[in-house]
Amino acid sequence: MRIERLSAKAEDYLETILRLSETPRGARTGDIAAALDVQPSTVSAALKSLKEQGLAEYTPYGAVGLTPKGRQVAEDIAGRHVSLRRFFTETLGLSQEEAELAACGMEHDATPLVLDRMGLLGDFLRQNPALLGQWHAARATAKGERAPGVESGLDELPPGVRAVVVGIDVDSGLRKRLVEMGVTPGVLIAVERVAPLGDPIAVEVRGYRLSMRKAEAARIRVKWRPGLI
Amino acid sequence: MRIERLSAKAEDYLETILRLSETPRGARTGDIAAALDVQPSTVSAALKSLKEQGLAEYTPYGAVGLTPKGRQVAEDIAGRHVSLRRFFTETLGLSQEEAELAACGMEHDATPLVLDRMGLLGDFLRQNPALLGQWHAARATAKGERAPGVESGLDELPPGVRAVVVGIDVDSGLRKRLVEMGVTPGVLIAVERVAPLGDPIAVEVRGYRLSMRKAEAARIRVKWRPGLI
DNA sequence: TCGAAATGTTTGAGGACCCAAACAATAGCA
DNA sequence: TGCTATTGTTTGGGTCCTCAAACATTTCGA
Repeated sequence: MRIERLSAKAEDYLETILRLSETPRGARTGDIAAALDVQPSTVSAALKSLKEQGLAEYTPYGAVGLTPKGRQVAEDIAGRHVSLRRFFTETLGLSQEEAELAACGMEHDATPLVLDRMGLLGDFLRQNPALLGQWHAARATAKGERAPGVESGLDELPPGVRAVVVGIDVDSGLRKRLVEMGVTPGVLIAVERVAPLGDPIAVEVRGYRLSMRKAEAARIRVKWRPGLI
Repeated sequence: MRIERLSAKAEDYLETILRLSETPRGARTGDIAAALDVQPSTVSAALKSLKEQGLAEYTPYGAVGLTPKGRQVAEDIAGRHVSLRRFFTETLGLSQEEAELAACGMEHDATPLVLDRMGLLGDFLRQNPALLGQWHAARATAKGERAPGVESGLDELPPGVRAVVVGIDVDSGLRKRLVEMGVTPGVLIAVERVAPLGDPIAVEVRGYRLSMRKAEAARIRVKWRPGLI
């Protein structure tokens, strides 16, 4: 529907405004500037321009918001962003930071068809846990970074891959809770989902679903190899 | 090694110069302009700037070339471009046009790690033909575009996927050659590789490897379903 | 309530692109 | 060897994005 494509910068502003306007603080000039790593004066100019294009609502010194049209564009971009990041982390097994970095730039040019197929490929792999494990094992061994069979923290485990708990380095509190949930050496555990910012992490163990911080997950030592189901 | 990242535009100019300088005509201002869809005057300015940055060799009205530094950048970008396009066509099963469109924009922001993992994932799938067939079947049925079991031209078959020849609509010439090669209804056939521009297509049948034009491949009607090995 | 302090805007200026039109050089033909 | 057609460059102007510095407003503590 959008005849004239917006510039990547304009898309960045809209996406940032959308994200910030969901916080209690709202979208403020200074926060937008900090998020995009530009000066506040640049944001003022950008807001004026977005307003003229009918994309943002804005009164000087006042609140910044999006028009329905602006919100539509912003949600589209934000959607591409999460699709890419999800593919990079969950399917390609990259770190949150690396995924964020690449997604940030590629979101402006990824076509709907590309995003769609990436999603389908991820679903295809996840739908078969043994296959997913094989793939992650293959890519991990390819670069010799963290070969399967080697111990790591639960936080480093790709989502959907099952691993065996080998130990827990937690002093107290969490340890007790985990033991009550049945997280003891020998049981199978999997990361279900990692929040967009890498924290918290949704974990599945013995049919329980629990949520924990990344730092806590790092204390749970696991070992995995392909074919673990 | 490159401290200051070049702009996407500068990268586009370098990539185009590299590509054109491999043709007998060489890289000429007008051709660069046509390739990038800008006016020749814009190219003149760009060349002057690239020269100042030590990336291009250029004398007014003379030949355009790349310095070692410029060539290095251009080859890097060209490499990202083909990596992405290959992933989009061979792994995601997109058309050459769609892949080209997306690769063109995304090449500037795809990180080495992302490209590397995409390549590994493609290799992982291709290494098991049955798995590759399952994936392509899954994605084709997901959108109901070309469900497995349905007849199509050999040109539409994703590389690596085996299919059964059901017929050949060729008048003469090629038909005879194909029959001699053993391409008759009932035999298994696969596309091995598609050239970057979609033509020609390398085909594998009964251990033979043959090359044909896309238009010719379209005349070979095939039917495929997951699990065909 | 009445100033700082924090925050936001304007202004002026520059870089990176782009174009159209005027101008210059080259190539190829007579 | 000229002369024209093609090709390439310069010039002048515009947009978008950016900044620093000067200015305005709002917020908040005393």
